[in-house]
Amino acid sequence: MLDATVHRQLLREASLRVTAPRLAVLRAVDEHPHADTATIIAAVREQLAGVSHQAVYNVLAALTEARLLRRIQPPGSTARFESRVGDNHHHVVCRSCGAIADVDCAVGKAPCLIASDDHGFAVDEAEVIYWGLCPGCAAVQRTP
Amino acid sequence: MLDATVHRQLLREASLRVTAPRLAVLRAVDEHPHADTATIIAAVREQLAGVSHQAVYNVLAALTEARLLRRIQPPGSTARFESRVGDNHHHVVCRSCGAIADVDCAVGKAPCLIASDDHGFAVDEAEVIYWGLCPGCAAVQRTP
DNA sequence: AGGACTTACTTGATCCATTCAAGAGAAGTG
DNA sequence: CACTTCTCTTGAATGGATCAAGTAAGTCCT
Repeated sequence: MLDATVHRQLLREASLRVTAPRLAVLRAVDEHPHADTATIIAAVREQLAGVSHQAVYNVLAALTEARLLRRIQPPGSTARFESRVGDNHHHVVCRSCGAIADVDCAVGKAPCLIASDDHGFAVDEAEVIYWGLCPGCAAVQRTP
Repeated sequence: MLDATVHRQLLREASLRVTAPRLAVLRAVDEHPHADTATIIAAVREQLAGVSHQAVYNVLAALTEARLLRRIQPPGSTARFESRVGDNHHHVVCRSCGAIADVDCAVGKAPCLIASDDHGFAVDEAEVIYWGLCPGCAAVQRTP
């Protein structure tokens, strides 16, 4: 609610029409960082019943294209989205339950790492995924 | 062919039965680094016609579990596999055509990076994906 | 405000990588 | 060589994501 005007402004600045589904998606992703598509659809429908899943997919694609959202997809998981963009931060992912947390990038702007040999590729970003166990899953493994 | 005895030995050491489909998959992945599942299935069938796709999926899962193969899955792509394991190297991926190349890790053993704040996660690996354009796609973009 | 134009959403079907399930077949063991 | 267990084949099902066509809504301009 508080951010609705901010969200409108973000959409305008990206030359995107302001629609109820888009505002609902922006709010849902704000409130559920790193959520998968199914979770986002459910959260959107709590605000706005009857939104089609196709609309949510369209909106997520459009907002990702416009760099208002960032799409992350750890191997073995479905697509997830976050609204924190522009600071080139990274993620730590739990191998057991799939939980995701943000990790600040020490450099802050991409690419934060330089490849030892880039094979002639024009590299513009270095994405880092830290793999491990979240505190909860680590505790379960120690005392099974 | 040359490596068949090596492959047999690798399977034995992993307590896996030596079967024709498994040898064919190991060879196919050796010869097609970073190939997706469809490519691997085709390559396997060139050596051994009539292998079911299910068998290839089973073998890939078993060999990945046994750490004889490594599964990589850049967002937006289907699963890919490589036989280079154990040296914690990274990858550079072309945003345009999906081409993948290896990038040696300066450290060599995981985790090669330390998170600024790991949120209590027990991190055992830092996976790095360098994003950019391969030489071919970069050339096309400059002269469209 | 109202109309025209453009973009977005709904509905319903479809795709395709991957997985599930059950029975036939082959690898390893003594 | 026969037994046990794991692996492969066959065929179907799952589910995230996408495609297509028609309707609805946002934006611009007068």
